[in-house]
Amino acid sequence: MCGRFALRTPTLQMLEIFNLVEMPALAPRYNIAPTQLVICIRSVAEDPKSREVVQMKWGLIPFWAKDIAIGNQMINARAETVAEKPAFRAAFAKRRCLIPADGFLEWQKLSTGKKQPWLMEMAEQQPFAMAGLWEYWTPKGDSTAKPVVSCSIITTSANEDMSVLHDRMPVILPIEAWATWLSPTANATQCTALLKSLENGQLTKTCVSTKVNRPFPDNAQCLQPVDPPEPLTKPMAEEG
DNA sequence: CCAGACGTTGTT
DNA sequence: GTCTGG
DNA sequence: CCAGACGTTGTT
DNA sequence: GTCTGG
Repeated sequence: MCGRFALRTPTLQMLEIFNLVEMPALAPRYNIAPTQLVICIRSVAEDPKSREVVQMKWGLIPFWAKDIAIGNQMINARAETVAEKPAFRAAFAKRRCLIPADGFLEWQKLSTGKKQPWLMEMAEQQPFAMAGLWEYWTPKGDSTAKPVVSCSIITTSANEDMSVLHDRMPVILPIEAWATWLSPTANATQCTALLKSLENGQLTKTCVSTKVNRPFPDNAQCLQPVDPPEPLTKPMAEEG
């Protein structure tokens, strides 16, 4: 799954990789947590072939939600059901986005009960694009309020690289898939076909400081490599 | 008809 | 907004 | 995802 | 144990 990630890539490199005209200069992020603002890339409404960067609240608030806090539980959407679930289907049909990252975190449960974070990265810390959805929400009865724009990260079954840590992982879209995913006119079949787990052999795992366990602070020390306190072993299969 | 849910993960 | 359950 | 709170009344 | 907030 994906409940925490990092984006440290400099702005200039982001512009090139994601083919963006402009984006706000952003400080490197080492510890991006749910409910915070995250960077999303979406197609421009008036010109769907071009892309824009928008900051959105992580945790998709369905447009019909009565309470903004519902978004706190919508940080991920399952690829298997995203097209049908009431909370996500409208966004899946029309409001898809890329959520760039250059690392995401998964926690290993130690025999002591403590939680050991591992940082998953691509070769040379290259940034990648997670498949996302976005939505806008306005508190009911308050027409003066600005809509809240929020997003969710789609998950799928874990590949072999990930399976020692979890049975789910974020959908990472290869560059060839970006245009289709962002196209507001792509159909559901095309989009669903893109929601696969990443090919094995691309993700590295680095054991990092437990400083990243707390949603605050957000600094380089959070991702400082450390020696693994216990080896990573595949969890035993459930007994039958 | 109205009321109430609408989600994922992990753990048991 | 839309579906499910009562 | 993890961490931290989890409550009310009355008084300042 | 379970919910809320970041």
